[in-house]
Amino acid sequence: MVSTLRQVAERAGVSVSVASRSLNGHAKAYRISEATVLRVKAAADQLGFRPSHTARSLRLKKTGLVGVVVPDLANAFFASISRTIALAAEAEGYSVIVADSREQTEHEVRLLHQLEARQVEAFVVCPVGSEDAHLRQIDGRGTPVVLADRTFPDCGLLQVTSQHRRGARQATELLTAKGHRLIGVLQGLPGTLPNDQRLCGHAEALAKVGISMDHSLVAGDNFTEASGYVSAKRLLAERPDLTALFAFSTPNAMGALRAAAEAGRSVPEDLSLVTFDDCPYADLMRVPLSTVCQDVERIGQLAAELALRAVTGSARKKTQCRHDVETRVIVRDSISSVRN
Amino acid sequence: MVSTLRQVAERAGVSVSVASRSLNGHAKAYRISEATVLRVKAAADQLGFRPSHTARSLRLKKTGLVGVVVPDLANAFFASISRTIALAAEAEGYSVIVADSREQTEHEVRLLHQLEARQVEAFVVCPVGSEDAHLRQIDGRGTPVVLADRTFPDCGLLQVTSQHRRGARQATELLTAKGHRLIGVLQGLPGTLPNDQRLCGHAEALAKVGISMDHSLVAGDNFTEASGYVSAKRLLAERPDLTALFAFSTPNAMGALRAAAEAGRSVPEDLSLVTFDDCPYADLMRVPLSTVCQDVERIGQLAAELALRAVTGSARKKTQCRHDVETRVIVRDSISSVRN
DNA sequence: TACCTGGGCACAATCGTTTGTGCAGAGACG
DNA sequence: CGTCTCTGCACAAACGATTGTGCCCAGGTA
Repeated sequence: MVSTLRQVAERAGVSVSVASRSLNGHAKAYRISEATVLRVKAAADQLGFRPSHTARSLRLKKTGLVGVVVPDLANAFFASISRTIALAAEAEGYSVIVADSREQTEHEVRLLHQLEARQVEAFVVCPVGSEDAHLRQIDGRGTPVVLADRTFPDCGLLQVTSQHRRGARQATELLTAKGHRLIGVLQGLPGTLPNDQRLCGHAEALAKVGISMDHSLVAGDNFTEASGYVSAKRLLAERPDLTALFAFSTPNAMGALRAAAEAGRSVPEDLSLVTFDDCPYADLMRVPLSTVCQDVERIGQLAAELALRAVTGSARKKTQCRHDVETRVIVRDSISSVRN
Repeated sequence: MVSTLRQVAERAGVSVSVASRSLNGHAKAYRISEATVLRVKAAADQLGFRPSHTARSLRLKKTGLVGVVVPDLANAFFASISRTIALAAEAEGYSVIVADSREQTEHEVRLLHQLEARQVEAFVVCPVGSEDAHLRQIDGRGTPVVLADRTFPDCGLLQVTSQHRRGARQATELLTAKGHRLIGVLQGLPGTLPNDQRLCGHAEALAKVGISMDHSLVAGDNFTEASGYVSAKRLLAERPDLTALFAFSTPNAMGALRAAAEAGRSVPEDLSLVTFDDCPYADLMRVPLSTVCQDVERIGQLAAELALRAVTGSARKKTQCRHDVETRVIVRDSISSVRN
C-alpha cells in the first residue's frame, strides 16, 4: 500500500470525504469547488495514489471478481473458454480467479467454497461429474452460477452449451453417408448432458438410415484420452467388424488413434474416425480428423455475459436460462467410404 | 454475505473478539474457556459462517492473491504454466487471478496496474515485448514480480526460464549430426532473452562443426504462427539450398510446415525441421517434430514457489534470482540425413 | 482485611474506503 | 439587521474482520 486516501487528503489540505468524492466524480453533487478537485487530483497524482480495491470491496460489497472453475486448464478447450471469459470480464472491469478442479468433484466443491469465501460475484463453472447439488446450493446462497459446456438438465441454473444432439447427428451422418453402419461410440462421462445428448443425436442419425442404436457399441466413461484409448482398444478387439468410430472428445479421439495403431488398423483406410471438438493444428495431424467442433469463443463469451448480467441486472430472469451454441462441421480426411 | 462474525458472536452470547479468537485457534492464548469455544463453533456451524475474505484482507493487509499475466491463455504453453501456478498457489491457500495481455505491452501494463490495485501479493508474468521498466517499477513498489519464460537479463527480478542456449545447441546438433550445414532459423521476438540465448546456442552448435552463423539465414520477429509462416516462406524462396529449419516455437514451426507445403517441400524428405517447445499430441502430427521441449510444469512450479517465497519469506534474497530449467530433447521423424 | 494473581471476557481501535448528514460562512432579501 | 439559501467543506458511521488492552471477579496468601 503505497499511499492512502487519507494521505492524499492531507496533502491537498482537505478531508478524506472530499478527497474521495473529488476523485470519484461526485464533486458537483456534493458542491465541491473546481479548485479543490484539481488540488486533490494533483495530490493523488503526485503520490501515485491507487485506491485499495480491498477496502472498496468491503465498503461497496462488490469485489469485482468472477470465479472460473474448470476441470483442466491445460486442456485447450477449457483454456480457451477461460481466456474468453477473462477478456470479457476485464472489459467490464472485472477480474477472474481461475481454479482447476483436476477433474474431481471433491476439488471442485472445495474450490467453489474457497472462492465463495472470497466473495466472487459470479461463477462460471465447467462442472465435473454428474452432481449439481453443490452448484445449486451456491447459486441459492446468492452467487449466480453459470454452467458452461457440461450442463445438467432442469437444474435451474444459467447454462451455456453446444447443440450436442444436432452436432452429433451431423457427425454420425458424415459416417452413414459414406456407407458406415457399424459405428463404435467412444463416449465421455455418462450422465452429463453433453454426453447423453450426443448419444441421442447419434441414435437419430442411425435411425435415419433405418438402424437402431446398439448399446454394446458404446464404450467409455470419461472425456479423457485414457478412456478413449481403453474403450477403443476393447471395441476394436470385441468387434473387429466395426468400420468407424465416433469419439466424443479430442482426447477420446487421440486415445482411439493410438489404440487403432496398436490394433493395426490404419485411419482412414481400415477405420474411419470422427470426433467432437477440434484441437489446435488438427489439420496438421497425421490423420486430419473430421469433426464437429464447438464454438468455444462463443461459449465463453456467452457464459461471461450471462454471469455479468446476473450480477448487474437487478432482475434475474430465470427464463430461457439455457443457451445452445451452434456447432460447425469440419470435414477432413479421416473418413473413407465403406468398401463392399 | 450470509452471516457475519457479529451474528455468530450474538448467537453464542459472546463478544465479537471472543468469537474471532475462538474460531482462529487463539483461544488459549487469550484465556477463553473451552466451553465458550465450543459454543462459538457451534453457532458458526449453524449459521454456515464463512469469514469475509475481503474484510480479513483489509485488516491483515494480505489478499492471498497472486496475479498471473500471460500473453495468450489459449496457448498450450501458457495455459499449462498458469495451471501449474494455480495448483501450487492453491496448495498454499492462495488464489490466482489470470490476465491475458493479448501479446501487447500496452495491455500488459494496464493489467498489471489493475492487479496491483487489487493488491495481489505477487506477480508471475510472462512478459510481452522487450521492455521491463514497468515490471521493475512494480517490483520496486513492493509487489514481488517473477518473470517466467521470457526474461530480461540483469533486470534484477526473480526469473525462471529454460536453458535456452543449451537447448538450442542440442537442437541444432540434431541437425548438424545429420549433415545439415545450411540451416534457416525462424526466430521469435528479438531482444528477449529466450530468443537471443537460443541464437547463441545455435551459433555454438554451428561453430562446433566449423561454420559460423549466417545472419541472413535468420528470419522472424515473433513467436507466432504468422511470423513462422512468413519467415519460412521468405527463407525458402530466397535460399532454396536450405536443407533444414530451426523454429523457435511451436507456432513458428506450424507456420513453417504450412509454408513448406506451399513451397512444395515435404518434411522431412526435402526439408528437415526441428523446433523448440512441444505441443500436445505432437507425436500424432503428420510430421512428428523433433524438438527440444521445455519443462513447463517445472517452470510454473518454480515460478509459483519463488513468488510465494518472496511474499512469505521476510528476507527477500536477491541472490541467485535466476533459475534455468533443464530442457529435454525429443527426437521424432522430422529430420533426415542430408543426401549428397 | 488487604493484596495479588490469573482466568474469562468485553471494549475499542484499526485496515482504507464510501456516503449521509451537519455546520459554518457568504451573499440575497425583506 | 435578521433570516434564508446557497456554497463548500468536515465529521462520523458504516463494511467485517483482527488484536491490544482493560475490567471484573474468584481464589489464594499474608
